[in-house]
This record gives sequence, structure tokens and C-alpha cells, in this order.
Amino acid sequence: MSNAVVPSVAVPSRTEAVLDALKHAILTGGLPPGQSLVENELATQMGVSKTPVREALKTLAGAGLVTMSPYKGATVRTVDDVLAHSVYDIRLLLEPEALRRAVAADGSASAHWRSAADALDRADQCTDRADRSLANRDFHRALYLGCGNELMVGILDGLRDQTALVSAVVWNRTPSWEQEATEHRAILDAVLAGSAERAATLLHSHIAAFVERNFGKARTS
Amino acid sequence: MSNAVVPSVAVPSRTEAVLDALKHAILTGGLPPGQSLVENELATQMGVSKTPVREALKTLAGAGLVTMSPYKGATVRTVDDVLAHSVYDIRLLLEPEALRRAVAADGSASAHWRSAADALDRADQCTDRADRSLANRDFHRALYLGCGNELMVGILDGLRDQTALVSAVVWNRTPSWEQEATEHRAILDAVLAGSAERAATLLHSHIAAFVERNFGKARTS
DNA sequence: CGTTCGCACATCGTATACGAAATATCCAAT
DNA sequence: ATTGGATATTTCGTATACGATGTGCGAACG
Repeated sequence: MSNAVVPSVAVPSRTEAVLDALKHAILTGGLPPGQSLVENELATQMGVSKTPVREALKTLAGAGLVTMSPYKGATVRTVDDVLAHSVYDIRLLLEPEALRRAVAADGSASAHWRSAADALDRADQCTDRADRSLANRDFHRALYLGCGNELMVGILDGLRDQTALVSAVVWNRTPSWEQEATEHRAILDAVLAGSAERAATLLHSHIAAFVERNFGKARTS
Repeated sequence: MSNAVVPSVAVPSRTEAVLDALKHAILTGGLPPGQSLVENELATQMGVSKTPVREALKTLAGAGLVTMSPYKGATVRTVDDVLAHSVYDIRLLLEPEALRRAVAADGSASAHWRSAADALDRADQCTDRADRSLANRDFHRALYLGCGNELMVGILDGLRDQTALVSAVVWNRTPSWEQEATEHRAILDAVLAGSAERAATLLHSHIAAFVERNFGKARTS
């Protein structure tokens, strides 16, 4: 009873504030892989004590975005080609399947498709790589959000975050965002047409093509 | 330089000790789902301060074994049928694929198959449900360990842990370990015969059968 | 007698303090 | 000049203290 009449401004705990700030900085490249994260520095820099910083770092470590070694400190996780392949490998297995289910379940009438389209429009207007990367993240997420398996959504969210780390490595290689935008549109068309199988196939090809473009020539094995 | 000549007895930090203790207690059912985990209680009970307890709880929350609400405390995660279905749903997608790759990569000559067989033998000798559950965990893990994708191993480990939570719900329904043991043997036989496809199919059937037995009205793939 | 207000308790969130481990620095001895 | 080791510094790990927040029970009031 006596709930705050106003939706209770949702005061975020300091731990959450630090967590969001760090995560955003990592995902947008503000904190590049390998960057060392000293607890005291971050604490004074953000005007809080070490405790929330530690808890945020531990959460990020659990999500795979940060590596912590005892008495050596925390760093933004560095990604090698092996990890990058692992991430896309699993995305290839799960993401098309999730999209297939989402289309099969909701048909062409779902609020998620609207937000997917919005994300694409937003991506087109962006000039900054980091912003476009965020918009593309939203697009992919909108595709698998309706898959009906909350746990799968969580796993794909985590993989998507790690993908952002990978981006920091591949950005210099082949900036082919126009190609990606075209493929995104094709996927969305298939989704809106209600053809689950075609959408899933296109999404699979899209991810595979990204891997091929950015890692195909580099990897020996 | 001058690394400890002796492999350095691997002094575990208090946080790790608490983490292992809590995790083990949760997975074996010593701490049943819904059990409230009060920081101060656990701290005094384990002879440490609140800090390592908090960090351990946060890690467990990240792994999905514990739920934390601000100012309300932590509890062992309660599993409903929806979550249980989600877990097995994803396992059905990933675990057979992982086994297929492991067999294809290592053939019938892999140390993992040996430990898988050991796990089965151990399970047969167990009389306690919790111990047999642990042994079965080891068996499944041995199957996917050689899949060649470390990230996938991590995800499957997490799913397997949540499966233990599910077990706490399922235990009362249909205790059919003998059936499971038979299926396990069949899978291992296929693995040792080097037939990746058959092993994967059997594993898929094995998991699906488990879901069918315990949740009946499940929708399979 | 039912409802509501308020206070006390329980528990968490955060800050601060201190000890432990690792790393960097500097000086002496060869 | 180089190497070895002792020391200083940095950084983390843990403990403790304190304020913030939610919860429940009892008393006052209608």
C-alpha cells in the first residue's frame, strides 16, 4: 500500500549506475579491449567508493566483458580470432532458430518488427560507427526477442555484447556497413512477409557473410 | 620470477571458497529453491565477513542460480515449468551439436570418453540421488567438452547448473534413472564407435525423452 | 472491531580502514 | 655495467562501520 503515486523515479543503485556506465563505455569503444580498469581510479572518477565498482566489475566479468586476475586487476576483455569465431559460431546456431520461432509465433504482427524497422532507420542516419553499431544491436535483438524463450534471449544478449568487443578488432578491416544494411532490409522483408524459414536462412547467411568478410582470409585453419 | 617451485597449494580466496560452498549446496539440494540467503547469516556461518558472501552471491546471480532483489535479499532461484522448458529447449539445440563436433574432431580416441565412462560407472554405484545427479552431470559434460568451442562449453555448463535446479522440482515425479542409464550407455557406445551423427541423435532423443517423462505436455522440436 | 499510522527491527547498500599479494624501484656487490 | 635482493609502492581482498530501505507489529483512531 501507499505506493508512491509517482512511478517512483526508480533511483538506480550506485552499483547499477557504475555498471551501466562501464558497459556503455566498453560497448561503444570508449574503453578499448586491454584497457586496465583500476578500482580506485574508477571509484574517484565516478565519485563513488570502491565497493560498487568492484561489484560492477564482477558482474561484467561474469558476462564475459571483463577479465579479472587476483591481485593483478581487471581489464577490458581482449578478443582473439578464436573467441570471435566461437561467438559467431554459436550465434549461427541460435539466432536463426530464434528468428524462425519468433516469426512462426507472432506472424507479421508484432511490435518487435516495428522496433526492428526503427533500428534500421536509425542506423541509416548514423554517421558514427559506435552509434550505428548500437542501432544494429537493437535490430538483431528485436529479431530474436519474440522467440518465446527468455533464457535464449538472455544468452543471445550476452553473445551480442561480446560481439561488440569483436567489433573493436574488426573495425579496421572491412567496413562494409552498406552491405550489411542491405542484408538487414532483406531479412526484415522476409519477416514482414511472414516466411519464417526464409528469414532464418537469410539471417544465417548474413552472419556467415560477416564472418567470411572479416575473418575468412585471416584464419589459416 | 622465482615462481614457487611447489605448484603453490592454490590458496583459494575466501570469495571462491564461499562461492564453491554455496554452489555445491545449491546443486546438491542442500539449499532448495526458494531458500532465503541472508548475507549476515551465511557470513557468520562460514566464518567470514559479508563482503565475500556478497561477491559470491552476485556471481551466482549472474549464473542464474540465485535471484537478488534490492533491500529484500537473495534466494535460491525458484524454477517453474517455463524456465525448465527453456533450459531443455536450448540444451536440445546445442548439446547434440556439440557432441557431433566432439566425435567428429577427436574420433573415438579422446580422454573425454574415458572420463565419460568413468562417470557412468560412478553413477551406477551411487545410491544417493544427489551423488548420482553429480555423476550424470560429469557424464554430459564429458560429452560436450571436446566440441572445440570454449564459449559453448561455458554456456552448456551454465545450462547444466540450471538443470540441477530443475531437478529439485522434478525429483518427485518420475525417478527413472535406470532408463537414463541405459540411454547413457547407448550414447557412449555410439561415441566410441565413432558415429557422430548417431551419437548426436541419441543424445537428442535422450534429452527429449527426459522432458517428455517429466513434463509430459511438452512440445518437442 | 477494522483500519491506519508510526515506530522498531531486519536486511541490504555503500563507505572507509587495514592487511595481503604482486610489481616496480633502487642500491650494493660482483 | 649487470645482477641480485631488499624495500617501497601499487593494487587488490577482506573486515568493519554506518546510513538507507523495506517489513511487520502494535497502538491509536474512526
